[in-house]
Amino acid sequence: MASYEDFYNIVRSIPEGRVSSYGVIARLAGLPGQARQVGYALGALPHASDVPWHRVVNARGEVSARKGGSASEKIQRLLLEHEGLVFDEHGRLDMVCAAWPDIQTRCD
DNA sequence: CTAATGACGTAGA
DNA sequence: ATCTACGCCATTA
Repeated sequence: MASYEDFYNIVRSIPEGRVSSYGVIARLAGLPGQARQVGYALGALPHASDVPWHRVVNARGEVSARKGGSASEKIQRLLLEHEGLVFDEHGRLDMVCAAWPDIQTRCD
């Protein structure tokens, strides 16, 4: 039976400067279609966790909006930009090159 | 026990 | 490309 730890371990394997999506994490954890649980799991992370939760965005390549407009959204974007990622004018990332695992090589 | 909710995704219009 | 509707299911009310 899968647990939050499974999600956390996968997220921990995302390289710096790369991102993945909730749906992908769920699939890698063997629970396709349960993307919401991934977000739920990340939201339950303690503040001092070693899990790079900020490297998980939605399938559109944007930082998902929290319910109460939490400050973690801004934090997430700042952390990602700090890792070299660039958001376009729509607040989205280039998922073809930034997504992990690699979908397509040739982003150079 | 049932109903609503949500860091999501996909299909169809 | 954007928008809506629906499926998903653990957690909460």
